[in-house]
Amino acid sequence: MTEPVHSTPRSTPDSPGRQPARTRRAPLTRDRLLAAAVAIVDTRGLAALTMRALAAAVDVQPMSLYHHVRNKDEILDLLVDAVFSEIELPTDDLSWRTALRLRTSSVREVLGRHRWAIGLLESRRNAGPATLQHHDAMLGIMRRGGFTVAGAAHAYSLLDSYAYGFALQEAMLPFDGPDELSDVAEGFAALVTESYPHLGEMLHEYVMQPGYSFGGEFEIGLEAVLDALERWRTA
Amino acid sequence: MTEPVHSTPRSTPDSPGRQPARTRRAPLTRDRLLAAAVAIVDTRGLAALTMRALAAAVDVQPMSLYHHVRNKDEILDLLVDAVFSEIELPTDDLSWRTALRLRTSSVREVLGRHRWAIGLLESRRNAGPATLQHHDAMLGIMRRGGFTVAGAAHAYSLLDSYAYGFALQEAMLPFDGPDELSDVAEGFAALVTESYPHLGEMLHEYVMQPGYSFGGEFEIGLEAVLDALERWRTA
DNA sequence: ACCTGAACACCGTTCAAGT
DNA sequence: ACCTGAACACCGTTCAAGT
Repeated sequence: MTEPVHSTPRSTPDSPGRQPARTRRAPLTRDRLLAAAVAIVDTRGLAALTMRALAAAVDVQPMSLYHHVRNKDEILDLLVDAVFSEIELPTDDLSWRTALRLRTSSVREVLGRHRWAIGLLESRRNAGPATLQHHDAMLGIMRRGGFTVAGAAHAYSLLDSYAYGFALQEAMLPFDGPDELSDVAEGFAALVTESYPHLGEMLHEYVMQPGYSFGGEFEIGLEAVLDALERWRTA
Repeated sequence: MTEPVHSTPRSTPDSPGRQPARTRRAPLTRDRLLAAAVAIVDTRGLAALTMRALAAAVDVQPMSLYHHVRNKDEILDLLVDAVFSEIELPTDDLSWRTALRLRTSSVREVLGRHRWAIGLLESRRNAGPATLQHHDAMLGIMRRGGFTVAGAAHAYSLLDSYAYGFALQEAMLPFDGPDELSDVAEGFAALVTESYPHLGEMLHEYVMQPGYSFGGEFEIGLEAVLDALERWRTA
């Protein structure tokens, strides 16, 4: 189909000055779509991200979205890539250990900021450019830090297993923050100590002690993992 | 297409007064519901688990399900608890290291057998009895193995982060098994080596070598993690 | 006690059409 | 080139009713 050549003048599509009150919408772009999707999902959760809700957020009819995106799955791919683009990549002047510590903490922080992200990872198989760029930079840090190729593979697998798994465990916690912890724990404690003695011990002697938060475990485990990586370096 | 009006003497179709040929259904139970749900999700994926599909699988109308289960969310909780019940818990006579190695391998194996499970964990906050029992037994193994209470907390957090994170990474792989790997990698290789040199190196010098499989990384990382746990034991 | 039909307020997506 | 309305084939769940 070719564009019909009709005689209406290109200028003044709607007579200027007599525009309707509604300001002319900025044309929809993938970036604006992605930003709106992130906003929805950060504030209202992954379940709230429907094509209809997203369309409303960018002030358009649902079907218009399909002009910028193949389908909903592609939006989810874009979301995951956006998350990877937020992870901070350390500068080259740092030691491998400092660099890996910084970026792994950044992974956890970003996954904490976008709590929907960890649940999305499992179903994504199309790595975006930010994701590939991220992995490449990480491998560079390791290779320069003296890891062999195979060693870097082992190290990266272990380090990311730790980062993702920790984020998953944080998402699984039956409370949202340290403040709610005691409520849950106390309602739990009686039942637990009876049927599950070791869980009860952990609860009373550790978890319910003042100052505890599961988040504190992250750095402890991370240092242990970083120690373990040493074995895969040659230099 | 209409019902065939059969005159076969096989059975009196629906003649009143006589019992219909259809054998009387076993009454629906939670266990039968759960088994049917696992079957659906194992064979057709999490998205195929709808209340309507589940109802059809147990030969009942959708609304009947709500007599045995509060809502779909409760079914998902049951699924996760069923997964935990499949994880093998080692006997008491083993060393802590052997015991933790066995059960962590079992976690990975079970999560591999039910590939939908890792994606479900993130959204579950109601631990079931099998889950609590599992955690209690694990803490018991550690305490008997000489871990302090705080040490057991550190160790369990690290060990499960590793197990879950590894399963998540396996689920994220852009191919389903080692056989498909080369197809993906080859289509990928040209693009990758150009824009992502370290990724390219990893691909050519390690991943695409004969005999590679990502799954092989599991044991390597697991031994490194088990080594790291030593620091939290007193005895 | 257990099961059901009809209905409600949603989904993602196709298709054909409008400018 | 970009947007739209109507429609289709689905969802989970409520309600009132059947045995």
